[in-house]
Amino acid sequence: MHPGTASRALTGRRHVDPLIVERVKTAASELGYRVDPIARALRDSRSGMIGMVVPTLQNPFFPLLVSAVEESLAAAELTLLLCDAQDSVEREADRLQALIDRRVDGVIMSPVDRRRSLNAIESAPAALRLVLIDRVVDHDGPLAVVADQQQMMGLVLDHVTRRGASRIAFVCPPARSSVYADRLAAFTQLAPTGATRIEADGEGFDAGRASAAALLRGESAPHAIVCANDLLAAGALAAAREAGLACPDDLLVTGFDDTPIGEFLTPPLTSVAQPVREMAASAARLLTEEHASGTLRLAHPGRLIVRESA
Amino acid sequence: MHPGTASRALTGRRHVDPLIVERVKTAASELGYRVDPIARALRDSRSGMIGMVVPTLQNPFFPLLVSAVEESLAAAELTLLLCDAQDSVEREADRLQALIDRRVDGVIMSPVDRRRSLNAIESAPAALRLVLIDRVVDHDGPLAVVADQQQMMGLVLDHVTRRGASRIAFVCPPARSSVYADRLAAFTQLAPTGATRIEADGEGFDAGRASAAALLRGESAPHAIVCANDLLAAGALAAAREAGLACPDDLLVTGFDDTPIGEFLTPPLTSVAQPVREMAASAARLLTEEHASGTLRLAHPGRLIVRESA
DNA sequence: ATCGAGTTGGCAATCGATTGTCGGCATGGT
DNA sequence: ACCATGCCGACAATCGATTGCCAACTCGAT
Repeated sequence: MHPGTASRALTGRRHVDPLIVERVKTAASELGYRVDPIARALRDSRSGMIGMVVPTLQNPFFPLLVSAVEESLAAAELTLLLCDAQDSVEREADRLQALIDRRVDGVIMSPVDRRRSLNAIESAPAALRLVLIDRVVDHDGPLAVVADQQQMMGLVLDHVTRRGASRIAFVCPPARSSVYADRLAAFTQLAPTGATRIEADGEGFDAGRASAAALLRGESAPHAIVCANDLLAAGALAAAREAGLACPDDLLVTGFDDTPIGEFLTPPLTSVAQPVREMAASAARLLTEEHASGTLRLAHPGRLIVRESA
Repeated sequence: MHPGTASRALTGRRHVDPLIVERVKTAASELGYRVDPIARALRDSRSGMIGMVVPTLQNPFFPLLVSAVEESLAAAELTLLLCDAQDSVEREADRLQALIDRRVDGVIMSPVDRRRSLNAIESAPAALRLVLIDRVVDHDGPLAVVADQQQMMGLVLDHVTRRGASRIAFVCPPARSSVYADRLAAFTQLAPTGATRIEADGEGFDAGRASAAALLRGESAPHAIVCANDLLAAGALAAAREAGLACPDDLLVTGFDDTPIGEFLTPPLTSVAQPVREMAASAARLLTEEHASGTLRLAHPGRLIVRESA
């Protein structure tokens, strides 16, 4: 039996005698034959795998996003190959290159830094199907699927304003990543006069606590503290408690991303859920289908999840 | 220039005229040549990649473990290929097979279910280098690197006993995964008489809250609630608060795994840190070095992280 | 009966890196 | 001057799946 014939029998890309097809299929399943994806990848320069690079899995938002992406890709029979950049642009570049070398059919990436991640992206071959997700770079080249930060910030500000807050503060990490830059811009544009902004020294719990403590120490303490992510908000809640303030009675606190930790906090955190399923579905579609233009930025709206903290 | 000669010049596995070596290296870097890992994998049946399958990234313990593993592997110039089984044995089997097909040089896996994950593992080729990490299956075949659950439970019980708790309760999910089975066995063996155990209906926040609420409703409420993971403990803290009990004054609560959420809780959670770095290092070593026996189970000790909840 | 059209099996090349083996050339010794 | 040794470039095969092309075969029609 010639391998070429067997291949045709299995793939059915050309007509083969039904008897032979039957024999080949039987033999294949008896011998436990599986096509070798490596050999196929070598020949066809395609692997059936999509690579994904996330800034860090320590931020509980990204596991959420990864799950959604995995689900969307499974529908297209694509396997996800996940890499964690551990918040380092060097590691990010390294991982991206490793994925390209492995002949992934496309890459979904959430860049660590809106500027310093640009290098890695631009040194990728032009033919690479690359979709940025959630976070983007300061450049219009690559396809991108993001959340509508402006709309999401609007939801938060509407909510806290309706709850009577007039002095509103925004705690935001240094805007190295595009989501923080966009949230800051949205806040600046949408917040009422008298709103304050403070740059946190990091994007974690401790940074949130320190920033909120500083805000609450001032003479005209805010009525509401809007935090650029849930970890910062967790810190803000801790700072409020330490300052003897009760949420939501004395102070409103909100987060961003609606990660699972929001539920565990005291009080449970009001947050804006990012449209992870929609973003994941769009990203998968952009990778799968032909897309007309090389440049495109899709923005999906988020949803406000109201819990007790605001 | 013959490709064979170029290959020898670059790898240096046989003597080549230094002049030619120089020319080849110059040309290679000018053209941006990179060896094709696919072609190499096809020929050598090795890929320089290690696969990892985790039960779920939604449990914040696993991102912790993944980071540690990635770090250990980087030292051996191995790339990590991560898969999330999303708590399903079917998906787990599927991912494991995909990794094997991709010619990974080894697999590090934390099985979803101590019994039902056995199939997938046994249907892997005998030649596959496979190391179980943290969780294991009910079978002595594969190499495994785990935490010493007995020792860790000892740390917790010592601590709460010393803090004056005599009625101790243990909240544990159904023992489908080996860590929970081991923790339950350790508790049963080490806890003082009069200790109670309650099987939670799941392994998350809600299950912990419901179980703790049930315990606190009883007439002889426990002085300490030991939870089999941090999410359950988060639920227990919520239940205590709802019952009007203050931790640690009225009730001690402890968790397991020392995940980042412990810090955010009110009060911050006392937990047992798993030896993730040690486990990751051992797993990498077992994959890299020749190991004498095919059967081996390494257990590393954990550390108690005392915060305010106990 | 013969020719043409259409079907189908098989051959060989391809994707790249690697390596056993061969042959050619040079050098040194007798 | 001739032979032996050794150094090194080049050839070809290999890993598997796939596919363009050729050849052989069948069947129908004239």
